Amino acid sequence: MVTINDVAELAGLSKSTVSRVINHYPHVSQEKKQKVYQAMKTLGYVPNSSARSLRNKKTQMIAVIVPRLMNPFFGQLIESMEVAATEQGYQLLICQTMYSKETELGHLELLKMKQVDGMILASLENEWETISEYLTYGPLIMCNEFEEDANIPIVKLDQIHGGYIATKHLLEEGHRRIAYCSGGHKSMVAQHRKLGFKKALKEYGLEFEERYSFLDAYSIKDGMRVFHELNQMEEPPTAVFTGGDEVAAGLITAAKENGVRIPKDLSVIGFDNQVVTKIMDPKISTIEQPIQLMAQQAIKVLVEKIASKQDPQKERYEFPLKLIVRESTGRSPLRAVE
Amino acid sequence: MVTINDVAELAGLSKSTVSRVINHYPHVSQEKKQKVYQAMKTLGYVPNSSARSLRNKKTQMIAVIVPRLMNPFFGQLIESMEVAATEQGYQLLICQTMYSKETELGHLELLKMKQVDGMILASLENEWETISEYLTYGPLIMCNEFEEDANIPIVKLDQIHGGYIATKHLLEEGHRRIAYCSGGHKSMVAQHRKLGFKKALKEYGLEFEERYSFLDAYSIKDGMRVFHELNQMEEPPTAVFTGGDEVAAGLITAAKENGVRIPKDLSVIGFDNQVVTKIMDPKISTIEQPIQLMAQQAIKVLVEKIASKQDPQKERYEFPLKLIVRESTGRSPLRAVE
DNA sequence: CTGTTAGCGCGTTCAT
DNA sequence: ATGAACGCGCTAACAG
Repeated sequence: MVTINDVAELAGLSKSTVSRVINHYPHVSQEKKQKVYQAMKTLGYVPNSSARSLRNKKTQMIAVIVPRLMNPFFGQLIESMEVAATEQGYQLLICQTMYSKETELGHLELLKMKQVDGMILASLENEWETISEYLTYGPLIMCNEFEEDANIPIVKLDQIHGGYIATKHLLEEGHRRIAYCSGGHKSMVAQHRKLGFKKALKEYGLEFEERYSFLDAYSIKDGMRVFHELNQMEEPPTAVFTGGDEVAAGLITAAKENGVRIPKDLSVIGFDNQVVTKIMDPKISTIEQPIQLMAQQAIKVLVEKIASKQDPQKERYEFPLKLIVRESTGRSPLRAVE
Repeated sequence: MVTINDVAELAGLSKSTVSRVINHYPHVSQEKKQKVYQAMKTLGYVPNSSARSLRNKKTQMIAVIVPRLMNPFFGQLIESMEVAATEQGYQLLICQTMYSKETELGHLELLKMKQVDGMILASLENEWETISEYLTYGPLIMCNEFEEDANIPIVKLDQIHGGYIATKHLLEEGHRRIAYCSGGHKSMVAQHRKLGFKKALKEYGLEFEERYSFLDAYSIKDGMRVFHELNQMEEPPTAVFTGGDEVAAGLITAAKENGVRIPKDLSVIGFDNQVVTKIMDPKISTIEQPIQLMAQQAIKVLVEKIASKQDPQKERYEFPLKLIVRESTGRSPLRAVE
C-alpha cells in the first residue's frame, strides 16, 4: 500500500507538505505543489480513509434507518438521500431494521462506534426514551417518522393535512360510510393521518366508527384481506381510505375479482402516488408526497448539525401533501340520486 | 470520548488485557475478564471503528454497485445482500451509478481508499479493461451483470435459458410473430437473453427479425411507447417478449386503453416476477429469478475472497430461471383455428 | 496469564 | 513556506 510517506519521499519533501497539498492548504509554493501532484500521480496515491477518519474524528458517513428497502416509499426516500449525500461529500449507509427493535438498536451503535458522523431515523421501532440516549454520541435527526416532543430536528410531511384532504375528497363525492385502513399504531405518521381523517369527518358531522377501521394494512395482500372483510359487512362502506397505494392496489384487485366495480360500487383512495397508481385499472386516486424534497432537506439539516457541533435543537421542517384525483374514486352509490 | 485507556485505568489493568477481552482472546483469567466487562459497562465503552480499521486493515464494509435503488430488481438484490452481509458481520455500502461512467469510477475509488474490504458489481458502466485496474486494491466480484472473460468470481443467472423458456412458451402457444424488447445493448445479461430468444426461434425454424426488435425498453413508459409502435405496424406481432415486468405492465396498460385484448389479441410475457405481475389485470406471465439466492451467494463468495487474500480467480456460479405462466399469454389469434 | 512497546497512516502543532 | 515530532485509538509482538 502506498502511503503519504512514499509520496513525500519521491517528491523529496516532508509528509507535512504533502498533507498540506492534499488538503488544499493555502501557503504552499506552486513548485512543490506540482512536485507533490506528480509524485501522487506516478504512485497512484489515494489517502487511506481509516487513517483520515481516526485523525479527523470524521468518517464522512451518514446512516439512515428504514424498516426495509423494498418498501417503495422508503426506496424513493433513500434513493434521493444517497444522491444528496454524495453531493455533499458524504457516503450514505443504509440500515434496515426489518421492523425489529433489536436490529434498530444494533444500528444505533454505529453512532457510538463513530462509524458514522450522524444518523437519520426514517422509521422508529424503539421508544424515544431509549433512542434519545444515543444523542450523546452524535447528531440524530428524524425524517418522515417522528416523535412530537423530541428535542432534535425533524423533517416531516404534513400528514394531518394529507389525511384530511384525502377524506374530504371522499366526503365531497357524497360518501358517508368510509372505511379507514392503517398500518402501525405506534407510528406518529399513522396517528396524524388519522387525526386528519377525523377532522374531515367532523366537518361533515360524522364520527369515527370502529367497525370501519382496519389495522395492520401495509401490503397488497393486506388490501385483499381488507376487501374480503368489508365486502361481507351488513352495511359495507362505499369508500376506503387505505393509507397506502399497495393496500389500495390489493383492495382493487380483490374487488374486481369479486365483481365489485371501482369506483361505481366502491371508491378507493391510496397514499404515496407510487408507480402502481398509474398502471392499475382503474388508475388510483392518491396523495402525493414530496419525498425528494424531504430527503434533500434531511441531508442538508444533518450535514449542518454535523458541522456546527452545537447541542441538539428542536427544529421542525414540514412539507405539504397534494391530492391527485384519478379513476378509483367517484360518487357514492348511495347518493347517486341526488 | 471514552477509549480503551479509560477502561484499562478503571479496571486497573493494561490496555492490552482490555483489548484481549474485547477480541475474545483465549488466555485471560476469569477474574480480570469480569473486571474489564464491569469497567466497559460503567463507562459505556464501545471500540472506535476507525481506529480498529486502521490497525486491522479491515473495515468490515462491502460496497455494492447498482444503477439505481428503485429498480425493483436491484432493490430486491440489495435488500437480500444487506441481510446476508449483516449476518456475516459486514456493513453493506450501497452505491448508485445512476447509469453514469464517472459515478461508477468514483465508487470504485472506495476500494483504493480502503474504505471497503471488497466490492460487488451488480451493474457495469465502464469497460472491463478500465475496471480491472482496480483489482489490485481489493477483491472484486460480479453479481448479475458480467463480463465473460473477466478473471474474477461471477455469480449470475442463466439468462440464456431464461430467454429461451420465455420464448418457447410463446412459440408453443402458436405465436410466430414475436416482438423482442431489450434494454442496454452492452449488457451481457441482455445479450444472453437475446441468445436464448434466438435459440428458441431457431428450433422453430424462425429467424430474428429486426423490424420486431425494440430497444431502450426499461420502464412502464417505454412499454407504452413500444405498444404504440407495434400497434401501427402492417403485420403486427401477436406476442411480445418484454425483458422486464415494468415494460410488460406499460405495454398491457396501453393495449387496454386502445382496445387491444390481452392475451386474446396480443400475448405479453414479462421478466423478473415482480409484485406488479400479480396485480395487473390480466396477471402477467413472467420469468422468476432467484434473486435472494444469488445475493446470498455473492456475499458468501466475496467474504471468502476477503478472508483468503489469494489472487483473483475465475469462478462461476449460475442459478436457474423458471417460467411462470399467468394470464397475459395465450394462444396466438392467427392460430386459433388450428 | 499480563504489561510494555511499537506502530497502522494521517493531520497538526510548534519551531524554523 | 517547510519540516520534526507527536498522538488519534487500537492491536500485536515481545517479554516476563
